[in-house]
Amino acid sequence: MTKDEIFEFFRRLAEDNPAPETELEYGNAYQLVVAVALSAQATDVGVNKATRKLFAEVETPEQMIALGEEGLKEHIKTIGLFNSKAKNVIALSQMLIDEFGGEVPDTRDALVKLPGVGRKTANVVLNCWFGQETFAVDTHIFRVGNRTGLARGKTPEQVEAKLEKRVPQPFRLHAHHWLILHGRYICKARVPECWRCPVVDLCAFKQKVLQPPASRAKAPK
DNA sequence: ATCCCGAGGG
DNA sequence: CCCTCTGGAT
Repeated sequence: MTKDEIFEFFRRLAEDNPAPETELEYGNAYQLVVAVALSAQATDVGVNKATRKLFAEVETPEQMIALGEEGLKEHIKTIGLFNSKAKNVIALSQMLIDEFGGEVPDTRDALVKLPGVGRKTANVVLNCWFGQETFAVDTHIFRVGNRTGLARGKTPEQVEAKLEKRVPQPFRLHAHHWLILHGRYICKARVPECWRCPVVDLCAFKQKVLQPPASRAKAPK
């Protein structure tokens, strides 16, 4: 995509959704870190279902430690990878207490030291809570970047580096959300809904799906 | 059978 | 680089 096409790409996504937000539910920075750490290989809907009850009881790292690893597992059993996530969230909470005064740090270097927090999760926290112009490349953004030609790369880090270079102002702060929501609801993994895509004419994808698949609804016998 | 706002370990 | 962790939705 050319510079002008990239600008137009985001202009249209912004027009459809002027103030995009995370669909993860949280009440403070700590809960955001936990929610994002829980979201690996899980849907936001599934994570919210579990955290709704969890976050009513747990608002601080101290309260999470009090709940304990087994108690936490009961809350997140319906989410994938719950054993390792429970262990990480407890360890992460303890580290916040011991090394960060119970507060969520505002730098990527510090965030990545937390167990269960990698570059992607750190970028989400920096963007959503601290308002930094980071580009957290998750499965959706990786797919959308590569498909459209906006930002291609073999690894999420490569895609992130290209977004960092190419996404212009005034779109940098919300680019992360526009791309993720676009990937979740239109540029889907299995069948991208190109027939209703607002940027289809700017997209380089060779296998565009320009018509809705025929309905699978069975005809009455 | 495939995918979901990945990270850690080998 | 690869593998493993994992339930729920489609």
